[in-house]
Amino acid sequence: MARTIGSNGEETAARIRACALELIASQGFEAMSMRGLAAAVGVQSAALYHHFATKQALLADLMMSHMRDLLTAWQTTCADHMAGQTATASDRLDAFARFHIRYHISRPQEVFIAYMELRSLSPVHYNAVSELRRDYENLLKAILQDGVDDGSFQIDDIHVTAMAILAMLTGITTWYRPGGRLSASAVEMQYAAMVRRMAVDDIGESLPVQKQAKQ
Amino acid sequence: MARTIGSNGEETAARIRACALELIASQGFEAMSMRGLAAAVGVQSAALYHHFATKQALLADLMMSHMRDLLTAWQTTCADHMAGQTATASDRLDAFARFHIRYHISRPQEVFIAYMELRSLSPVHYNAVSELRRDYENLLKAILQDGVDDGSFQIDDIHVTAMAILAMLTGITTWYRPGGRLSASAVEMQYAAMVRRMAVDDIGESLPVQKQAKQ
DNA sequence: AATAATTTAACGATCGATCGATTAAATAAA
DNA sequence: TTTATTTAATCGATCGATCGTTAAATTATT
Repeated sequence: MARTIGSNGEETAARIRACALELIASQGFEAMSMRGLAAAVGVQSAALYHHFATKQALLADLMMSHMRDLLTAWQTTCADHMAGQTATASDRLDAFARFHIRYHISRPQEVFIAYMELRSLSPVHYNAVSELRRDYENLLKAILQDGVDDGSFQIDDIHVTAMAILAMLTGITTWYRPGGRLSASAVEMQYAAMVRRMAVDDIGESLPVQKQAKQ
Repeated sequence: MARTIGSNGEETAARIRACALELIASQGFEAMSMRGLAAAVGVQSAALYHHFATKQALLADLMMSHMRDLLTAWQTTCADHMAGQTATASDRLDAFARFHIRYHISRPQEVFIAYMELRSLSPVHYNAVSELRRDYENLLKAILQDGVDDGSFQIDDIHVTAMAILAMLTGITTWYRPGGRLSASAVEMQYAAMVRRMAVDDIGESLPVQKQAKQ
């Protein structure tokens, strides 16, 4: 047998990607063998090389796709939520946090791999992925900077705060499981509130009168 | 040659641990070969098996040691800082955050491995490490709970907040490098401040007079 | 007939682990 | 003080298994 009825190249490639996501997320990239992947897909290991040149190319494809999808999804969210109007820094931070949480919760495997398997990438692929990652981090930093500039955020260091927020939010994937004690929307709400607390000092924000009266 | 002059078993085992930490942290456990480790140590690969039964046992040893050291270090810090006296929840949270940051910054490799290679552990070792990790998490949860009970903390969910704090703090190791733009103490200060913000709502804490006057 | 997709079979390399031999140091016996 | 014995540690060599990858043959689709 060579070509199974009702299957084509794109479909097989998609199945390879899906199975690779599952295996890499659970075992790690190095621990996943091409034979094991082929078995999960339901083909011989040699067939994998018709769709991906090397194991490394497969990982790079998965990670680059994820980063591009992430950036595209944020652009789409931006276009949808605040078409035309210019939102406040606080609203944009809230939107970013909620987007990040939702995206991470809905695609735990891709996210997990993107953060765990950076070291398994060759230098060339590592740089390519890092660039997209930096683009994403800069989206958050720009929001934080705007909030600092207009006085709505009280932040010591933009970079530190951005790293802290991203680590906090991305860490959700290490414990959150669908069907658990907390719903996804409940998690989203709580984390979004914590992110807001990290950027906004409520003294100057919600009690401006009392603060002025104090002086 | 059998036993090199001036060396003994414990010293070699310590060198194996040190080199393994370095290699696993940079390449990952699966990517590290026993031959590569032996070459780094300066012995033959067979010699490794005199000190550690299997590659898996070596990883388990490193991770269990790290978790035990972490718990011991916190106990020591507690005993030193607040001997006899009962500190407030806010002070204890601050102490915990600063301790966690300092410990993570000073031992980046151990920490990185402890959080990244959990999936490389066999079920038995995984459960053992997870238990110690849960003990550590519970230390933070107890502090948060105390703060909630006495009204000094405004927290929605203890578990969520604890996970968020730990992910945020542990994430420091992904970007902090000694000799960089920020000193370790500067990082410690900023993160400690963010942790405080996550637990304490400054409205009710620092402006009690104004709050009462408002009603 | 041409092309795309997959198979079978196998390559060289490397993996974790083990074997028996060898040697240094510690201990006991003479 | 010398000799014999034991224990700990390391070595060189190698085991069978598995790794990523490839070549050539085969089958299905267009």
